[in-house]
Amino acid sequence: MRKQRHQAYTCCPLEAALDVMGSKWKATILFRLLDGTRRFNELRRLMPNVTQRMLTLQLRELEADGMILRKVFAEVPPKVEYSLSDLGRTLEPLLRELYQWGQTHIQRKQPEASPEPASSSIEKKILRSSN
Amino acid sequence: MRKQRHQAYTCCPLEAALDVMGSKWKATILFRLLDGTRRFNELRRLMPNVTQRMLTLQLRELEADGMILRKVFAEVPPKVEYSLSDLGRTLEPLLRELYQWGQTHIQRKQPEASPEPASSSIEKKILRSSN
DNA sequence: TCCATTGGTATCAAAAAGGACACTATAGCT
DNA sequence: AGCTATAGTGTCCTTTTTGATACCAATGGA
Repeated sequence: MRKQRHQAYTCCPLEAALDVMGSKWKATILFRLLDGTRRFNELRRLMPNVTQRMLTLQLRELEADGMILRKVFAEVPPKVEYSLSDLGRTLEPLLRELYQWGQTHIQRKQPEASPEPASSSIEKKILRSSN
Repeated sequence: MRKQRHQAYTCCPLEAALDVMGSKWKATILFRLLDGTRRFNELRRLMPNVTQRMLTLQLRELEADGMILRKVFAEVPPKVEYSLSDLGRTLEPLLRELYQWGQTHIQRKQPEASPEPASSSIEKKILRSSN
């Protein structure tokens, strides 16, 4: 997908749309940002399974595609705020429908004694601070 | 995505929905089937860039997820028809919106003398028969 | 002085996805 | 006898994605 896009042209509208928001992380990020501006680590806490690296990468791509805005504050410790761009905002109905569809049509598979994916200690530290 | 699903549970509706239709091939297959039943090689001709193997794999997953129906005719040469299931049909609005969004918001990047991805000779043979 | 915090990078390794290519059976046509 | 068409499968290999882990700077607080 990515590759296609950057390799010069996008043949199909479906592909184009999915390329921009059709992945787990991107859809989730955009969905979270529907509620408003978020800082980097806020997003991280909202998405416990994404690694810092992945989150960064996905945010960069979303920014490059013009879906989100990135505002850096010259402070210490650093502060960076992410928000939807106007273009990103146009995805709102689609994202909500997608969410709705998933909720309606997918029977929640119970974790049935699932062994908890086991995040690293660093991740755990971060997660603690989400109340 | 796939892995997540089959690893037991799906945490998030967005993820669940995307898992089922949020990939290049799956979305395209489903979109094509909106127009009606298609045979295997019809789909292939409609999607010149997918390999036979990929098409098979994606169709199998869609079937396993209950999004499409597969009807085998005991004939020679073989005949297999694919169509949307009732569940798959519920994706229609979503697919059309997705398509619409892509068409509206993504500026078509011109192939600008693109060197034609060069499909194998076998593929070319198949493609010839699409008028 | 040491630790925590923030928003990242860099590097290496593993896993998943995707593509190329060869091969199958059977009937009909030439 | 040889070719075509259909709907695949199997194997191997490459590309892409993802994950784990370590590291960074500067400041404030204990």
